[in-house]
Amino acid sequence: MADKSAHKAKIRARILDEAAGAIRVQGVQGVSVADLMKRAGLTHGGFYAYFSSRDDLVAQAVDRMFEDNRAMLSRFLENSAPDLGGLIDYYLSDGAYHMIERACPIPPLAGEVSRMPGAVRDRFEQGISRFRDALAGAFEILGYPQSEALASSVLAELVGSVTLARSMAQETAALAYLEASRLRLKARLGLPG
Amino acid sequence: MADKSAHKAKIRARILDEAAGAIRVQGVQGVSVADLMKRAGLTHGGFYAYFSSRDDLVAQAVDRMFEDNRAMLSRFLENSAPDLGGLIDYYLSDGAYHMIERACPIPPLAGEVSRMPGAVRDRFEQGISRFRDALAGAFEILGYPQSEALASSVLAELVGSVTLARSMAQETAALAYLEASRLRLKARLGLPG
DNA sequence: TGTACATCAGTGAACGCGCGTTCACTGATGTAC
DNA sequence: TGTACATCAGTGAACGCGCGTTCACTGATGTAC
Repeated sequence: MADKSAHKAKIRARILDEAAGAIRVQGVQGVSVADLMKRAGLTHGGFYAYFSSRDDLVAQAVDRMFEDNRAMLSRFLENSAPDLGGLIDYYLSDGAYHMIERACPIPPLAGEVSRMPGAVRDRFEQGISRFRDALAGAFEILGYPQSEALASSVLAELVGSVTLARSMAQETAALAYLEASRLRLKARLGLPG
Repeated sequence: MADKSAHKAKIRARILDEAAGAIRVQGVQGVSVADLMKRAGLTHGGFYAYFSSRDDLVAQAVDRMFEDNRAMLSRFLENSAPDLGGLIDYYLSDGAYHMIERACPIPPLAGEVSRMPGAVRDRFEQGISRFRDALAGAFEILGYPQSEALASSVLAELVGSVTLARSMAQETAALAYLEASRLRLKARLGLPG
């Protein structure tokens, strides 16, 4: 009995994991229930033993993605000497550009989420707020003035750069864009290149 | 005869116009051929007398959207005294936030375009490049150093701010975000509030 | 230990629906005489 | 001017397909005696 419910929780986590990755890469509309279950090694009919609907899955997958983000943020910011330069280097790196399925969900999904109602949108806004608050806290600790407005501005530039780079057809142009943004942003904040 | 082809060109322009508006609001995947033809006052079957496929329409609609952008840019930048402050005020205004169907196509569509192949992606990249070049030209005229890198940075912040604001559930929070970005960006460029 | 039964995770066929696309057709308009 | 015909923009039924969702069923596992 306990075995069974532990097993079920494990499978459920695997489905959510796959969804969180696949949705970042292919978009909310680009992932079908059947595709997803296949990725998790199951057939599509079993899906409804785990989630009440596709929308339910999407909402929970968004939460899952922002948990990854929270972990990323605390890796760089959550101590008395926040590493803003490290965060910027990582967020705008070639690695993050390529590894969409584990990178920040905001650039690939914000446009689509704008068109979605209710639950998903609320969760997305929460994720954005947490990101901004984490940045603002770091700016505060480091003594930057107007830490909140600065956090909004920096978040916008991070998200905008990755969004633009990923929409470009030429990868070399995209990577050059990211690199230019990375240097500019660090210069603006007085951080070493 | 001449009447007929003029008529056809007019209808075709109307379909493209409707598509350029509807796709910005509902996304590429959110607009069906039948919806679109209904908006243009026609039935769906007639569509293929104007476009060879839905993909063909989408590619041309993207061009159409960036023509609107070009007009917007030349309104603010295309003379010997570029009005950068005016452009920023407009791009981050409540009006542009609400009037998605006539505003810049980059925030609502960049994410989706990242997942599309070929023709659409190339056209999108061209549109982005023109935007960045227009900004860089203005910075050059106004004597800012590193005008190209600065243009990339400012474009990213503009696009990022609108993208983030539109994905928020609360309109008041969204408008506050835009206003904060607007002020920050102008301060950063040394422009009057 | 061995047998009979209950549970339930997972299967896969089937549904109703909306989509992009095709195509035979209609009916208004312009041309020929 | 009036009649017969050709053209062609636009119609709407039909197609094949993939989707989200439902559901009767299977078969492995755990429990009862």
